Amino acid sequence: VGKQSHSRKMYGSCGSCDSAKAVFDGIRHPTVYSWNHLIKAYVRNGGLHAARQAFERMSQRDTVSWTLLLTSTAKNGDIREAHQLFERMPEWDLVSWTSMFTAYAQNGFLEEAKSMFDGMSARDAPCWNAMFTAFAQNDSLTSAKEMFQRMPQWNVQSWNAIVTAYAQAGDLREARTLFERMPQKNPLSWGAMIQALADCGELEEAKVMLENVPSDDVIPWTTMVVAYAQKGQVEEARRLFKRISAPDMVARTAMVQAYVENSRLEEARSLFDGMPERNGVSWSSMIAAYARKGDLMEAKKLFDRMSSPDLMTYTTMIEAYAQHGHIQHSKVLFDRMPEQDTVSRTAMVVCYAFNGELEKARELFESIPNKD
RNA sequence: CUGGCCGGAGGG
Repeated sequence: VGKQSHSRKMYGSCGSCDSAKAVFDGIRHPTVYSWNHLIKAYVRNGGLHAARQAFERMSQRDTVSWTLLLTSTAKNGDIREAHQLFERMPEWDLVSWTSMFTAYAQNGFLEEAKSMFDGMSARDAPCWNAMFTAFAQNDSLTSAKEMFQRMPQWNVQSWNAIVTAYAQAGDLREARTLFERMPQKNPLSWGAMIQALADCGELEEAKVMLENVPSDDVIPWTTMVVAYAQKGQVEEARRLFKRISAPDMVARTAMVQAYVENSRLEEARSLFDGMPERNGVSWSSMIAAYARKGDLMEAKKLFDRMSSPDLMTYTTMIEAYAQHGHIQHSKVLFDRMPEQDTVSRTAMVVCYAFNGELEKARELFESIPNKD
């Protein structure tokens, strides 16, 4: 058992499910605690399915196990399954309630979220934060502000969240004021403020702050790379990117995008090729880049190299064919998709319509379950 | 730092 505590860090933090599992298998008497670590390792590496299997194999589960699975299921968009997990769990606590109503809010069910929140007998700062952030993200800055003022105690996250809420509503002045008045700051506070400035077009001020932040967090750097790229200032984006000591997948993908948006395909591609890890976002950015240029061959070559393209990458490729009049190819891919969503179906409807196949377009349209 | 709240990249 002493082995466990030595190995504990290994489970999730070294980025590999397999090694986490290897360590795990070496434990003679896994505890709930170590099982939860394993589940978390799977979740972190996108293996929700594996996480679910591990969950089912556990001899006993605690509230943490249930909540962990609930949250990751919800983040994967499966709110029904998340709700079932919530119903099935034997014990509820403040965290599991907060997780559940947050899941509702993030999946567009603000009413349900609010009614759960209202029904709670005890609430802590994260709970209040989750609720007012949900309002802010649904364009109800007023409600968010009221809740922020009403909540009995704040943590750093509360302040970060309210700063972001004001900035997203376009009130940079108030965001700045709140930022200055924050009782404490953490690296995310700076990140949030830099993002706020960038969103409101204050790139120079954002950059000054970036240069003076007491942390070398990659996220604000990525924010600025994106911001400059969007203004067409690729060179500045590239300079900032080069200064990131340990660019992660998101930062690299953002830089690939930056090159793409500014018609520098070769550089995008060579950065892409050198990436140690890629995800659907990286691939689809690169694929879309070739598609836009009209190089469907290269786009498809990349697409075929993916082990299991996600929804969005499929849709990107379908769109690519459609825009060049190859509806048949679009259709083949569409039918081959493991699952379709409203966006992909709508894209296909548009394909048919543009191709003059109005009956097919209509038929598909009628079959879409949730038209938004 | 075993689970919930805050800042960064892709599709109609």
